[in-house]
Amino acid sequence: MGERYLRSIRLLAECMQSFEKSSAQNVRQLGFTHSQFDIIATLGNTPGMTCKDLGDKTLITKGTLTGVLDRLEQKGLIERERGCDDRRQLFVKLSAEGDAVFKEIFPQVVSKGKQRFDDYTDADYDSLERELLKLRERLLRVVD
Amino acid sequence: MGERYLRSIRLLAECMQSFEKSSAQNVRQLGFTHSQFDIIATLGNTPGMTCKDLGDKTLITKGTLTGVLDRLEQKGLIERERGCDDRRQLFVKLSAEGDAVFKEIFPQVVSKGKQRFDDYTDADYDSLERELLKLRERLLRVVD
DNA sequence: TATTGTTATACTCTATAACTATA
DNA sequence: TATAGTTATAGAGTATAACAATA
Repeated sequence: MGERYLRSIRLLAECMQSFEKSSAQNVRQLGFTHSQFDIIATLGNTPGMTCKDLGDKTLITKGTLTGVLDRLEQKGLIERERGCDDRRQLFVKLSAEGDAVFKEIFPQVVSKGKQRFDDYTDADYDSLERELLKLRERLLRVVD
Repeated sequence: MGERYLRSIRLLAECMQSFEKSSAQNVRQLGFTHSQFDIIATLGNTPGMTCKDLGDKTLITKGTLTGVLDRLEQKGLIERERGCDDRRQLFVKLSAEGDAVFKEIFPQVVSKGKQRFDDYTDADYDSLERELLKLRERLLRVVD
């Protein structure tokens, strides 16, 4: 045993964890939970999307999503409107205030993260992205 | 703008998310929450560790950790014993039953994951690990 | 019948702060 | 004073299932 892929996954998890550790602090200080920030970041720079798409992207299940969206709506950061073509769907998008928040806090979280890459060259990014794309292709394949 | 590192981080997140999506289902079916599995996986194949170390590794804060450990102890999967050298510390380790569970469920989650890497060669792993190690080094650097 | 989203429930996680005991 | 872990609290996320409206 001692599956080699486990080492890669563990490395992957450690990278992600380490990045999230600092960004989570950041997000918290700004008064958002991880899920809330996830929604705002996902909606940012988009015309909006249905709850279904939002749930698929963020891995938040529909029952939970309703609650998270409720809190964001209460804060006035998002808007929900019934779809035209399919009246079962809700179209969710950032409100003007939500967009302002996105434009303010997202760069903050981003610039904090950027410090860690200060010595990465284009070639470094190239090779990293190449490997991650290869990996993602495998991971996205449906197995079951 | 359009920070290049964001693309890498997004790729990283997508890989992690995709892996967790399937493993989370798995873990749930086996009757554990993500945090609980995280603890079991972290304690597996170790002689145990202090709450502090466990918290650092899993990113679970100490207040929360107590609750998670309580539930695992209730299920008889872990044991806590007061440290000898420093009597403030608690030493946490898998019980015999916990170890059995670890040895049973971990490979299940693992083998599910392995299917996705079936065409990875040693060279593929080499290059992936090289990039992830380089990345991890940057991410672990203390910035603030 | 199937799908989109809400509601309801029970449990778990989470941050935070005050606390106990050791150091 | 500082550190390791617990307790207490309020809020949020979670899975799950039943439900309404629409397709």
